[in-house]
Amino acid sequence: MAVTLADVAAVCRLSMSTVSRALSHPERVNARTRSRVERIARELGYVRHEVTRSQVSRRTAIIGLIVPDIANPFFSVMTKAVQDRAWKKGYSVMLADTDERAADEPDRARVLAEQADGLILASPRADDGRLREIARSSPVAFANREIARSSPVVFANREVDGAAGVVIDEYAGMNEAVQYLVSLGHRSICYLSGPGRSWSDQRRREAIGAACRAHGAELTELGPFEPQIQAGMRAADVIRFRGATAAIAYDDMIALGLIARLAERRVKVGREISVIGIDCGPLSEAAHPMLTTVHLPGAELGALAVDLLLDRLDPAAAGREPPRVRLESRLVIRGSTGLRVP
Amino acid sequence: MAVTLADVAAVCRLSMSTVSRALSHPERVNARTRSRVERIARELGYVRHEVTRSQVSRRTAIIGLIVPDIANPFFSVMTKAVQDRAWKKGYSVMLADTDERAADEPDRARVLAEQADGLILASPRADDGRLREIARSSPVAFANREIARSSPVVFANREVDGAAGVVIDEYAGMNEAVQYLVSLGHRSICYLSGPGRSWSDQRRREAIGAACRAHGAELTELGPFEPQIQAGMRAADVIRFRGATAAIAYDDMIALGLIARLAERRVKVGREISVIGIDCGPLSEAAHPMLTTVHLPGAELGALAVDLLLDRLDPAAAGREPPRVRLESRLVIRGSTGLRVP
DNA sequence: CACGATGCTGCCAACGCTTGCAGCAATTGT
DNA sequence: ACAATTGCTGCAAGCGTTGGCAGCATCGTG
Repeated sequence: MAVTLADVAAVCRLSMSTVSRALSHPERVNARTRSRVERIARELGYVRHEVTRSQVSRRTAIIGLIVPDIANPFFSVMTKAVQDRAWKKGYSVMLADTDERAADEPDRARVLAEQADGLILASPRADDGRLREIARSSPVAFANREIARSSPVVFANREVDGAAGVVIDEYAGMNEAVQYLVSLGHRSICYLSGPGRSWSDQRRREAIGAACRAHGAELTELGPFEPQIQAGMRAADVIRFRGATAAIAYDDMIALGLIARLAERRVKVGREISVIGIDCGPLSEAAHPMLTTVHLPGAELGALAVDLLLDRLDPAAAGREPPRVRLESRLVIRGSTGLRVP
Repeated sequence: MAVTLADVAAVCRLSMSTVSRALSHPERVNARTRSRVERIARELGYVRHEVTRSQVSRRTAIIGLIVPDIANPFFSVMTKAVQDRAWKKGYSVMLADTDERAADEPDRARVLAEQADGLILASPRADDGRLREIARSSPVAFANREIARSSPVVFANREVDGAAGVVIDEYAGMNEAVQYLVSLGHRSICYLSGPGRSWSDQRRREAIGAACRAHGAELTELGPFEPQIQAGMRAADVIRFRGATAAIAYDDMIALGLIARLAERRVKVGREISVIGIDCGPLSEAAHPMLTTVHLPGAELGALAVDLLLDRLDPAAAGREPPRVRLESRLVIRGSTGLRVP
């Protein structure tokens, strides 16, 4: 057995209450008592049993984060930011990776919710109905009492009716990208789409479609592709028969695979064909030529999701409207795009 | 307030013990009772309060994972494996990212240990002394009782005396790499070293040194470099004045930055200079030419660390010697290496 | 028919800490 | 000098589950 509060109290010849207060609300006990308690606690090697504390106080200081694939740089960058912000605010992060299986999300959410004070769902793949269910988890009534044990949920990179969330507005970035391509002379653009279950893919597709119509470019679509380098390579083999002179990929992974394979085929990226990716962290610089990309503020997304969640955790937030925040994206021009050669 | 066991018991007209057993040890109650309890619990929307359960049972079913940088693909791949294995065994993962700050490791370990049943420290940067301290956390004695509240620790990618761990034996892989370069005619090899605090860097350096002596190649060292693409780019500017015809980088990030910058400088990688990386996940294929790399089984490392940890969690493991496991590395030959041109 | 075995269920203490309330002394104001 | 206030500490009731022990039918066996 470990040293408990009772042990410390016994040695101090004080009641447990006082010891507990000395350790948790130092301002509520005499300064001398406090330092004596602190010293003895230290000498005995007392460490508070956090689990018990959580049980009594109804909070674990844990936030749960669910991502589709932590190995995807976009999510690992975001996770890093979540973790960092949470740590600074005194919270720990429990991580769940669904490996892109939408069906697992409710399960994972349920399990995390049992121990976390709140949940962040990043780019969830499940449908709106299921997500809404997760968001207001089991509001059953019983014996005239409201049922509470529901963890607040914040969605990142996904809009769900009536739920709190942070999203990245990709519209502007995509529009910039298309406009830039058109200004370079490209008239036929190919979108390499991401997994159908991705809400972002829908948005990107819409945004590109609208931009192409606005700027008078023709749009073709290829896909869906998994957000992985291998998939991008496969895309390279298909794209050349489409007559497009420029491609926008669902994400940098696909774009990277694409230009690697094109380079292998001796196609000069940035000259014979222009490629634009969509940001997943610092990877866009790994290629040669370096990837022109629509930068997504993944780190800010994560940090903000934490802020929103902690805000909701405050009981004062109970009544308030779930907050929605929108971040901006922007085009970063590098070497993988260039003037259309006739 | 939420529905508690007591509520369910009241509706069932049974004692809490019976309800508890019906839900947790179904075989210990009458089949009819059990299904009645299950039905009513479901109807009332009862969900067991895991925190209380943990408090009583002394286990949280959480394992803590500490990594230096989750945005580094090596760790995100490993984390994914840890998470996956843990989930399959009924555990959740709490993640801490120290952002390469060795000094933070003890703090993070302490906090995680308060809520986790055990800890995995991946490539910790702190020194052996501190790590040993973490591993046997505070064995103070008091009033004739042993102090237990110490979470078992497993180290991944680091050997610590007397502690359990999984490491990757990079010796063979590095030797293969050097041997291969020599067989291609290279006699002067440059090692781009990683951060000095990295234990792996020491091992890799030693391994390469030994291999160079064994195969009669001359070794120069450049560095230290942070494991990031940017750092690799900087390396490119330095390496060309060193007369080496081949380089081995501390990791793929550095290698990727290196060859991207070299390509920019119109140096033909794989012909004028050969580059070998050390695996961080699937990135080695992102470059053109694709990176020859020493493959490190990061996913296996993670899964195995979980297995070891869960093993140690079994009280039967109390006496046993802390297990040590060693995984193999191997060279994967791709396009970034080639015959030396005179 | 009696007796032990067996199968279920209930009682109750325990887990370690927090916190509202009350008690008590010292301090302050009048 | 007395009441009111202030500052500190102790008491005890929880928090929601679990599990050892005991009680009580029911069953099978000699």
